[in-house]
Amino acid sequence: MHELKRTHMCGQLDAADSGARVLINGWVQRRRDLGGLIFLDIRDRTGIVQVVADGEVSRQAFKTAEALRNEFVVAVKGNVVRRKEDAVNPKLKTGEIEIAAEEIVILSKAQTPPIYIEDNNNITEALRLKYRYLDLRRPSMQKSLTLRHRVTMDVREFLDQNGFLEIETPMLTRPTPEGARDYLVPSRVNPGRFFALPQSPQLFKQLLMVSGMDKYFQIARCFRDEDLRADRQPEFTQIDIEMSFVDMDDVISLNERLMAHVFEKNLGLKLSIPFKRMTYQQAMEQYGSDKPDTRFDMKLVGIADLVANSAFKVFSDTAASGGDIRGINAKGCGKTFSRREIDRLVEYVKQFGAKGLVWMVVTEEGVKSPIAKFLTMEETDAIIKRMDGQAGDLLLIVADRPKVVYDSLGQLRLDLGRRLGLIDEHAFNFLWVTHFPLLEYDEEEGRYVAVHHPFTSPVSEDIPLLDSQPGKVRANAYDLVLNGMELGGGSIRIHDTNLQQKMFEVLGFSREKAEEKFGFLLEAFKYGTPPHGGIAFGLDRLVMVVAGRENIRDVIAFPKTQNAACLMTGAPAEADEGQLKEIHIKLDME
RNA sequence: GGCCCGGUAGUUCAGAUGGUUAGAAUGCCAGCCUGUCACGCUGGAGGUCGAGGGUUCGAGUCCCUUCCGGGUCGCCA
Repeated sequence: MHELKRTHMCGQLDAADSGARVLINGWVQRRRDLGGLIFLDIRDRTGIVQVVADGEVSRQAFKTAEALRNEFVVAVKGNVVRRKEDAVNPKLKTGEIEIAAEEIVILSKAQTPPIYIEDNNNITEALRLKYRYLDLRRPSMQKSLTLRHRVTMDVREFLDQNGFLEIETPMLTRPTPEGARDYLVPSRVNPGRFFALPQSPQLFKQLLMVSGMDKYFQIARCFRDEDLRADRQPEFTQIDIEMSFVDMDDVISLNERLMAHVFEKNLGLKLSIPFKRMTYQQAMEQYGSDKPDTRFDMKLVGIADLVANSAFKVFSDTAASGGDIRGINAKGCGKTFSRREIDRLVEYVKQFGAKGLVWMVVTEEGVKSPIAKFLTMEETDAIIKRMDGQAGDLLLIVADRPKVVYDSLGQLRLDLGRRLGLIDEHAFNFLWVTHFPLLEYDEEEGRYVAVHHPFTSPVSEDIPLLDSQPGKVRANAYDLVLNGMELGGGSIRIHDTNLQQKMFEVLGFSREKAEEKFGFLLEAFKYGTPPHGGIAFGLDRLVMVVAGRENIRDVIAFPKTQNAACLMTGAPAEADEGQLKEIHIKLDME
């Protein structure tokens, strides 16, 4: 076996190597048997190179080549020869040369694999996940994971150079009362007690600031037992950052430079910094979303003031009851959309709670609309003017509670943007969304809950509102949005024990409950806490964007299905009765 | 928890209106072939139509239940 040490990687051979004696290792991608001559494509991580086995050159190599099948693992010894001009394969990086085999050794045989190893093989997701180790042999998946490695290394390098320490925090932590569902882990030595896997290292990184670590980061695995999406996995990786003695601008500027570093290194792109900023209020009013996709326009336009006294009851009633009335202008769609397509838009917004969608087609002669007869000429003209309506445009209006107006129009805007091809797929539109509300009222819980988390600091001039109008208090919180996707979010934290106590009060935690759940944090804050803040990025989402992938599973080596299961290992699985007994757990299944 | 799409050879798919022995491509196996590179040619094997139940003389096709995969709303401090 010592004679089989490889000298080169498959994909790295080229014309400059011609004449060299080489030994390569790899998998058989394909075998082309011409009878007295056999061609082999041998693949490794770096690419593919052609091997030719000719019985007149080496009887052994030829005989072995006859027995080879796809995905056999082989060692090939031979000479690199330049191909004749008409035999060059321009599709292959190594296409100018081939290896004339002198000796071929089968290192491992392979059954016919259930999936053929190539890109664009269009295999169903379930099979890919069951045979993930085969799926990962595909060049595009190897590229994804390589890129993920590069991005991770670049993040580490950048943060290290900027004085950050990478510090690990526990995986076995205390269950949290608020937020996403925890994955629970029973403790055998503490019967009846449970750890939770971390949803984020939030509390620990704040305690590291109390410890004087000053600048911390971690490439941290996080866990949330919630339903999955194309960009959401139950376990995922965050780039977690926390800094002392900083304000929002410091955190933002550091992270802009971090993003610029990553994009330049991996895409050769010079991002223009600083990124644009927008307040939460602006984002909601203009885009109907706290993560606006600013790659196209079609902004939401408020028209409540124009129709407050309209004869159209839906408008006047909504305005009177404190609701909002907004519209978007689908440019040119008045001409191109059939009545049926418009009806479909009306159905579309209903899933977001809208009771209806008013449409108006602007024409040279005026407007066509089911509600045209309820509007005065002045009202119609004012709406068209405000919404910049030209002949042929389709105006789409929702009147409802603000949340419903934002949700339905925001989603409709995205849907139209995609369908009308308004989105520049090559653009990278970064955007900071700032001044999120600190609290929002939860109907189910019957109390205010933290929008971000309970350690987020309020904007100082809003602190007096904490008692009187909690919903109006803005937070020192910021999200980084890229092309309509939330890449990361963070905040300046509360570093004052009294303010933190106050926050728990507003959230409806009794002093006892706050003490029980977060006593260690409140205690720690008593011993000298620096002002601090930070951010956490979804590494998976970042790599997704850099790799140009649409699904988070494509940048994770061993992802889970939508049911949070692993098709390869069969996890989660039932536990052995003995295991359950040891941790004092009895199942009560319905 | 809701809504939508899908499940048929190893794989990707086609199978109006229920009706002969369920097809194609590709892969696989065998034979032939010395310049192929999605090699070519000839032949062959290969099916629990996701599972269970029902309607029917007859179900891949219709109905019910259920499992699995994907998308999405709710959810995701």
